[in-house]
This record gives sequence, C-alpha cells and structure tokens, in this order.
Amino acid sequence: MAESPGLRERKKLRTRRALIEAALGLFVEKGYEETTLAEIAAAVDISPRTFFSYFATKEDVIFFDSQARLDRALAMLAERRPGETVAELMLRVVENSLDWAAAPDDEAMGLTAARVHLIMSVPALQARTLHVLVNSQRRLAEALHRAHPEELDLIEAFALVGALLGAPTITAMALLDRGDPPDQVWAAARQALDIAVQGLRWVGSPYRP
Amino acid sequence: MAESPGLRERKKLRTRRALIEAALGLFVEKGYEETTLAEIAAAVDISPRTFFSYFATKEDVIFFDSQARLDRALAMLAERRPGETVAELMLRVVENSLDWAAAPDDEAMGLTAARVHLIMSVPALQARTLHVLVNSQRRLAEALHRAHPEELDLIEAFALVGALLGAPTITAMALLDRGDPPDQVWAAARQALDIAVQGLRWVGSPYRP
DNA sequence: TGATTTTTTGCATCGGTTGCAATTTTCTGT
DNA sequence: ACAGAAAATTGCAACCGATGCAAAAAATCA
Repeated sequence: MAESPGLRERKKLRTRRALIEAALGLFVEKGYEETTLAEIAAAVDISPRTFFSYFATKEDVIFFDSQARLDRALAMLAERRPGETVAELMLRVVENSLDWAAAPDDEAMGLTAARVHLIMSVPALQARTLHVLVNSQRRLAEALHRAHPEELDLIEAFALVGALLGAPTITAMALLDRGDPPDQVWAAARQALDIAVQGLRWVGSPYRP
Repeated sequence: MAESPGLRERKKLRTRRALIEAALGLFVEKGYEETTLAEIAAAVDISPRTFFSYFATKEDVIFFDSQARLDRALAMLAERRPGETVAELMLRVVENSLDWAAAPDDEAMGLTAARVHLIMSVPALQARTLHVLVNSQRRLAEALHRAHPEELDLIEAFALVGALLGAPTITAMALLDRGDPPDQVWAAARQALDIAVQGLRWVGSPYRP
C-alpha cells in the first residue's frame, strides 16, 4: 500500500486541475454567472454530470484550496516560539495569511489576482468567502484555546482572533472591492492589523461640538 | 399627494407580512431548503410567480429588515455626544447592534429566536448574513470617516469598525452555532467587545516550553 | 361607468443540482 | 494477457429557484 499514485488518481488530479483552470479562464472572460456548467465541462471534455464528481457546486471550483489554507494556518499554531505571547503567535499567523491578497500571481497554486477580483466582485462569491473566513476564524480560535487553555479562555480566543482578523479582513475587502491596487490593499490591511493589536483607546479625542 | 395609503398599498403590506410569517413558520417546521417557494406561495394564497414581486429571492424573506438595521446604526453615528471619543461612539453603536442576538422574541418586527437559529444553521443563510454584516461594517466605517475626517483616516476607520465588530460577531456566531443559549451568547459577545477595545497586548505571557 | 395604471398570473425557459441505472475505464489477482 | 471486481463516467429524468413575457384581473381616477 501507499504505492505511487496509479493512473486513476493521476488522471483525476489532471482533470481537476484542468477544470479549475478552464473555469477560471471562462469566468474571467465572460463573467461568473454568465459561464455555464455545461461550458466548463465542454472545455475540459467531460460530461456536465461529471463535473459534480469533482466539485460539489459551481462555487467550489473557485474555493478549492480554502481547506489547505486553513490547515496551514492551524499548523502554524502548533509552532509557538519560545518567549512568544499568544497574541504574537496569532499575529504571525495572521500576517502569514495576509498573503491572501498580497501574493503576486502564483502559477503553482496561489490565489491569482484574477481570482481575487472575481471573489470580490461576484456577490455569491463574496458571501462564500466570508463564510470560509468566519469558519476559519472559528477553528483558529478553538485551536488556539485548546493549545493554551491556561492562558486564554474560549471567549478570549474568539475575541483575539475576531479583532485581529476582523480589522484587516474588512479593510482588505472594502479596498479590493473599490478596485484599489493589491499592494496598497495589503499595506492598508497591515496597518489595520497594527491598529487592532494596539487597541482602540487611542483613537480620537473627546468631541467638542 | 402623500394621501393616506390606499387599498393597494395596504394590501401589499399585508401580503408581505403574511409571506414573511408563513415562510418563517414553514422554515422552522420543515427546514429552509426543504421548504419550496410554491409552498410558501400556497400558504399565502398567491401564485408562485408573484412571490418574486415581493422578494427578489427566497433568502430575502429572511433578511427583509437588514437595511433598516443598518440605517438605524448609521443614524446613531450622527449623534456623537459631547466629550465622546470616536471609539466610544462606535462602541455605543456596536452595543446597540448587539441586540441582534439578544432581543427576546419581539412580536413587532425583531429578530425572533427562531430566525436567529435558522440563520445560524443554514449555510446559505450564514453566508448571506456575513455578506450583510461586512457590507454594514464597510458603510459604517465610511460614514464614520466622513463624519470625522480629522480624527480618523479611512484605514483607521476600517480597523476600528473591523476589530470592534469582528470580535463580538465571530464570538456570537460561533456560540450560537454550537447552540449556546442566547443570553450567554450575548454576554460573551459583550466580553469579546471589551477585549477588542482594550487591545491585545495583554493577552498571555511569554512562552516557556 | 369607462379608461388607465398596477398587480397578479400562467407559461415557457434556463441553469444548478441530484438520483439512478447503464456503460466505460482502471485495477487486482492469476 | 485476461476475467472479474471496483471505480469513474455518462445520459436521462426530475426538481427547484429564478426570469422574461404577455394575458388577465384588480384598483385607481376622471
């Protein structure tokens, strides 16, 4: 057992990849809603019915790697460095995940700029993004609490993760949505993260009408 | 013009209300996905086609009041009190919006517990909730910045709103999802909000493996 | 009442999704 | 290389949500 993957799995991987690329290409070319499942299937030369043995839904072809991304973040949680506070650990995790919008087109597997743009501009995909995001935040918080239960109770973990990720996330989404260039977006998200870390008491001064 | 509403509009309001109530009842009774548009229409005795002149989508029958809620929050932004910092103002807005999960069943118009439960348990509705939430956060941040541009630049506003709302939001969603009772959820969300306000440097101590 | 405007309705259609059974492809042991 | 088991692919029918369109019904107004 554990042989090198047979023809079956190699083929399946290839088809999967082809589907992702074909779909993305079509989405970019003619829009997400305007691209039909049948077209995607045709582009890869499989029957429309077979599409659903690769992806459960049309959306999934866009979000194929969200699980892997979460796994990577969860793995980072296990590598707390000596002398590091929990907050610093989470900060590292969040920074690492900020590649989200920052990574330049990564032929291999990354979020291409085209994908980011799609995700930000199609309402159905926006909603799904947020769903993924919040699920991830939840899992992160739970893992963080489990890993260091003496330092953080569950609510504190949620608050930590929610504030730390909420600030850069909404910043990034808003700026991406308005079409700001990715590097500016990334810088703004970093800045938002810093502000969240520092706490909010500093913001502003008493109102003198 | 601006007469008392004629029969037409009264009827339309009544039908709208009936649709909301019938739909919610059916959703609770047999599940969201399992309830068909035709059934909802039949319960109110209109043709299925007519449903779409009251709500654009099936989801909308659940989210009919999200716009009003955002408007209320935006209105609060305009009422900054003397001596209040921007952060304190936002804090008040967020606290006010936390009624979201806290309000007991409100015959009049509020989010009933049943609705909260539906929203938390049906993935499509979860996604939509988040979409609404993030849009609201974005609008709030933009309004906040516009109202007090000397005190907050746009990024700071996003960070403020994102952290302040992100912390209680994810806390509430996670706890509601796991079935915690609403009053506990609300308390936890309040606590998460406090933590976000204070900033996160305090969390935990250096790691000594 | 009769003419006008708005609402409702039926119908046909489309796209995403699922269940099922038949068919084809790959794998396993010999 | 071959037969049979296992898995993947396919076509087909059906369901549901959603949309466009034109006919029918209801409300408004003169």
